[in-house]
Order: sequence, then structure tokens, then C-alpha cells
Amino acid sequence: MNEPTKSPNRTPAGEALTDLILGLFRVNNLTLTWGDRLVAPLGLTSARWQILGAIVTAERLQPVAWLARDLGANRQNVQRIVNDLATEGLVRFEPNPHHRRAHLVVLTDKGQQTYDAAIGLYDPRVNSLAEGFPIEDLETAGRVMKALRKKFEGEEGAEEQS
Amino acid sequence: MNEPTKSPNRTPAGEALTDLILGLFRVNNLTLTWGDRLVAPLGLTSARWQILGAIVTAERLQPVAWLARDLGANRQNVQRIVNDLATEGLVRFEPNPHHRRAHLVVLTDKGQQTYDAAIGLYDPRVNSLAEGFPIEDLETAGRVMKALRKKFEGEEGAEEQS
DNA sequence: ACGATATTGACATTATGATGTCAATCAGGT
DNA sequence: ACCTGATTGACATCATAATGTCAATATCGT
Repeated sequence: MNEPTKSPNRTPAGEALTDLILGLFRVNNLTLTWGDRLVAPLGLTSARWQILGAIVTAERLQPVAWLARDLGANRQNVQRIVNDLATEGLVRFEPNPHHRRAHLVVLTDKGQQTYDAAIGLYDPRVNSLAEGFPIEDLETAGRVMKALRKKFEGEEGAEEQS
Repeated sequence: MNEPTKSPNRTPAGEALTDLILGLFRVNNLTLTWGDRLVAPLGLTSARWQILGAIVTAERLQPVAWLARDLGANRQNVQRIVNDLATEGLVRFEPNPHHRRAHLVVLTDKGQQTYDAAIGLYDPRVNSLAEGFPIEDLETAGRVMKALRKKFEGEEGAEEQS
């Protein structure tokens, strides 16, 4: 349809990556609003749902700051959302043996049920969304994301001053 | 490292897409902050840069609302940013032969120079970021994004009431 | 045990994005 | 020419994300 962004001193791979990034921005936004609508009946949002997911998939109980790092999100925003979730009874705090202030975040029964309900809504939708894609393509795209993430996070870590 | 989100009634393709989406969220955020830092010396942000890009790559001059739709962004926010850019002399408005209020957005010389400078900073960085990737993988990932976008936008269009 | 550094939650502020409304304007049909 | 509906920019409001600061606490080295 259109040749979005041409540039003389860009390698073919750089061109392909640029195209990928621009597409990625769009899909990110579309996915978020899609997710928002999907779980809105449960009183969730994409952000809340993501945080619940981080709690569920973590191998051990974690304080808020660790969840934030897992998600690559801001500590303060995660804190705010977790506090909201606690107010609504989806999560609660447990004492942390290793830290007096940094309480551990746990799903309540209601939180677990809500999360399960979200997954229940999500699964059939993502299945149908994935239909028609060669699974290797989805996996390739996933691997590219993981590799890009590593590269970015590597660059960030390399910020040092003499 | 970990098997993020398992679920019994999810197809293998759905599982792969889920993995892709979760990775996509992260890479989106990382890319945006990466871009913000990159063009900050020019007084730009990722968002401003994207809008300048939309103006540049559009085949014809467009009013703000069209740019917003091109970007898949909110009309009002794009309007606000474009107004800011106009205040700073990066873009200006030209009369629209077909509409008295919907002025056309044009890059000023300063705007063009700023955009070129951004590209000048970006190209070498994206080239090195793309190094090590098989170009077919990047292209596959790009195609997946485009296809997903189409699916989402197709779903949205199908919202009708009797 | 002590001191230096890092982490954490609370709080405050700002920046950005999302949503709703309104009047002006335009396009299409009659 | 008129009416209807859609588009557009302006404005207002709210929700969310980002950033900075602080005191409490923990960790590490000595």
C-alpha cells in the first residue's frame, strides 16, 4: 500500500525493523483497548489484568516493587493499582519475613476467581485471533520480541559514568 | 526461563500469540523510552516524532483529524501535539481548499530539519539494533503485526446494533 | 557493631492519554 | 434550496502514566 519510511543510510534489516516497530505501536494500542473491553465486565482493565497475571505467574510471593520490575513498569503506578486492587478485595498483603515494610502481595479468592474469569473470556478470543496464522510465524515473532527486549535491556544496563 | 501463561483451553497457536502479545507490551514500552531519549536533544518525543513522520510520509497534505486516523490515535491528542508543534514553529497550517476550518498541516523548514536530524540519529541505531537478526524473521514479525492489525480493525468495524 | 548504599512504600506533581460535548462546516439526498 | 448526518477543531474533564522526593528499612562491607 505504501512504503512508510525510506531512508538512504538504513540497512535492509534496519528497514525491516523500522517497519516492525511502526506496526508494533499500532498493534500494542489495539490490543490494549481490545483487552480493556474484554475484561471490563469483570471490573478489570488491561493494566490490572496484567498485574494480576504477574502475581499468578510469579513463582513466589513478591512485594510490589518486584512485580513492577517483572512487568517493566513504574514502581509507583503498580503500587497505585495494587492498592486499588486491595481496596476492592482482589489482592491482600501478607507480612514479609524478610522486610518489615515491603509486604507480599497475594491474590484473594475473589482475585483468583476474577483472574480465572478473565482467562475464561480471553482464551477463546485469542484462539480465534490466532487462527489462520502459521504457528511458526507467531513463534518467530515472539522470539524476535524476546531478542529485542534483551537488546534494549542490555543497552540500558550499559549506562555508566566514570 | 519460565512458561508464562498456561491455560488448558488454549490452542497452541493461541499460546504462541499470547506469548507474542506479552513480549510486545514490553518491547513497545522499551522502544518508546528508547526513542524518547534518542530525540530528546532535538526537543522531540516519540509521540511528536511519530506525528512528524505521519506528515512526511503522507502523500498529500492533511488536516489533523486525518493524521490522527493514519496513526490510529485520538484526534484530540494529535490536535494538541500538532498545536504545540505549531507554537514551536515545526509545523504550520495552510488553508484547505475543501474545508474552511480543517486547515492542512505542513512541515516548516525547521520542522523538516528537525525531522531529518531525528532520522539521522535513528538510522545508525536501528541498523545496529537489527544486526544479528535474520531479515526474514524481522519481515515475518512485521507481517504478523500487519495481519493482527487488520484483524483487530476488522473486529472494530463489525460493531453494529439493530 | 557501624556506616555507606540501595530498596521500598508513601506522597506530591507533572505529563500524557482518553472521553465527552459543542458549534462550525461540509457532503449527500431530496 | 433545504434537511440530515458526519466531520472537524476547540474546549473541558477525567484517568492513567511518568517523575521526583522523602523517611523507613534492608543489605553489604569493614
